[in-house]
Amino acid sequence: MIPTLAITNALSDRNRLRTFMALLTFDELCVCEITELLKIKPPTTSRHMTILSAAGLVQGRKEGRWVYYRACREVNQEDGASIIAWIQSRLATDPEIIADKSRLHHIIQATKTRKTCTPQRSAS
Amino acid sequence: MIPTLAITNALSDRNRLRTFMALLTFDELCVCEITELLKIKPPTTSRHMTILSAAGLVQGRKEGRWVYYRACREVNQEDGASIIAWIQSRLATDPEIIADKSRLHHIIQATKTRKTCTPQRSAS
DNA sequence: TCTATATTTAGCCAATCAACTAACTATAGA
DNA sequence: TCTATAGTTAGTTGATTGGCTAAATATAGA
Repeated sequence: MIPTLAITNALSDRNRLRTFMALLTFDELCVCEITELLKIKPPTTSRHMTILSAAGLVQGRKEGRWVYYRACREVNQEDGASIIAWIQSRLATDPEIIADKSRLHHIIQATKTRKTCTPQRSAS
Repeated sequence: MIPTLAITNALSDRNRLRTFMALLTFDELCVCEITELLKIKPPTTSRHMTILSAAGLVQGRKEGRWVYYRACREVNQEDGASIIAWIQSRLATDPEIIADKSRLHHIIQATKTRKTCTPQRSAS
């Protein structure tokens, strides 16, 4: 039961839900991009990612000074039932999520221009 | 986004998750039965049910002094994706949920014997 | 080696929350 | 009408949590 609670808990905060949705849309995001998206301070972002990671919802990798996170798409699928499918079906058309997606395009462009934290990336 | 957060929030408490699972198994339960299952005081049960109800996960009906709750099975289904299916696929075999189910059979029998809060009821 | 930068860890704070008790409201029965 | 019972509301308490700042750690570059 604890693992299920860890997931529901992780997804019961507005910023963490926005982060997870962003990661379902974009292949991979850097902590600094998530920080800029959410408009919070880096330590807070770090803490949120720790919670999502501990719940098995995301996975991070370090590259130099930068840490990039991806959504884990398989582990949350049980017998065809998926919390990801449920979340996306509910939030894909949410105004705030759509705005986030738009802003992230610009954030990503900006990081490319500055030539910082520029891993291979793609968006669906 | 608020309605989704209301659901994830509602399901991020252990006792509320147990309650929801119990209601997915048994057609309808009385507040006093849920209270006995969770081994908490009635005011706490009342508050939990208010949260689940506000999230649209359960629905209550009053009959005399007694309040009975049912799980809402349709409203949480979006384009075939269902949080109910996800929850059940993860928790159907959880030891604590199984123990709850067993205890509830006895609790229901006991309420029948005492001839209190005895609505029509069935279990899957 | 020193400086700059990104992220994490530690600690603090205000807000929130699950538990409780006490009181209240609603209902049933004598 | 009074008493008993079930559930809700109000208030309190200790624990938890999301935000922050400061400090620590890791990495890159000069």
